[in-house]
Amino acid sequence: MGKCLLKFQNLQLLEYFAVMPELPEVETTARALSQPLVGRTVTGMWNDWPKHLATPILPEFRHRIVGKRFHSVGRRGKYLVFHLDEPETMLVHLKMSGHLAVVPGVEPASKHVHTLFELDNGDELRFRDTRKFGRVYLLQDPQTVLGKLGPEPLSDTFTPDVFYTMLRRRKRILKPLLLDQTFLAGVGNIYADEALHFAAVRPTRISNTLSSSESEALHAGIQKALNLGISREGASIDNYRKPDGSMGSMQNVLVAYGRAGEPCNRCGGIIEKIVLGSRSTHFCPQCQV
DNA sequence: ACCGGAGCCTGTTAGC
DNA sequence: TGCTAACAGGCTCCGG
Repeated sequence: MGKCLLKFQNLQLLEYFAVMPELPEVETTARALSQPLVGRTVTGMWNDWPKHLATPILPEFRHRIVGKRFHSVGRRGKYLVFHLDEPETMLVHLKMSGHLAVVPGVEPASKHVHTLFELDNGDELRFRDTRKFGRVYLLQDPQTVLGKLGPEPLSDTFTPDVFYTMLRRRKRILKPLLLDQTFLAGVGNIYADEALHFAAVRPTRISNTLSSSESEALHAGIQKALNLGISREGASIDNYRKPDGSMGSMQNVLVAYGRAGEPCNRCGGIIEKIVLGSRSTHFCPQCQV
């Protein structure tokens, strides 16, 4: 306990954060950034890791974004979507370890902050990214990136019927298919395992072999897992934190992910961990059929 | 159409 | 105790 606390305080101090952001974590980030960002104007930009900038490169990025005002902060799949003054839209993908926060410019920055935007009130939007997988885009037509994504799993148009049709059109192993962002946007490794467990469907099943009732159960499971994740403000596994540094609580109610060897909360079977599509996959071999 | 593997990264942890 | 190697994982690219 003491060690745990010390470790946590250390993390807070050093701003050492890794993240596994999926839809709920990105949604939590978007909601937290909206208030401090909307209405602010960018006055400067700094970057020390060129690969962070997917497009364009720094001089042009800075030239186009300075003077632009934030109109809204949203999300599409796992992308954060910042609508700026016409015609610019900025996208940020946090990938594995990205973290965004708006903080007073006088606060010391972590060494893992590699991209930073100065705002007209003295605050800064800081992109901290330990593993440097994250990417930032400044686009006039965000559809060039977002257009490749599959449907939003929480939208009104993503109905059980639509999902059943999507599954029948493919012949792929379920788990990797759910992680395919062109198939469905926003589901990652944690929530895929949770959704499949809720639905009592085995992750190794082939997509076009699901019955309509199994498909319906999986549709419900996906929405249940994601909504739970949003209401609990994300899963703070490893070092994920909300923009203000506090923890989400989804990790406390996981039923499959990270529970290998522990009893299934539905049937008492032992949760198994396998590798599927080179991703760790957790499921109950007893009740997920 | 689908699958598997490499590569991008670095902090953490398992193993010797 | 101290070192190294494996691991984590979203996504893209490549070859089969």
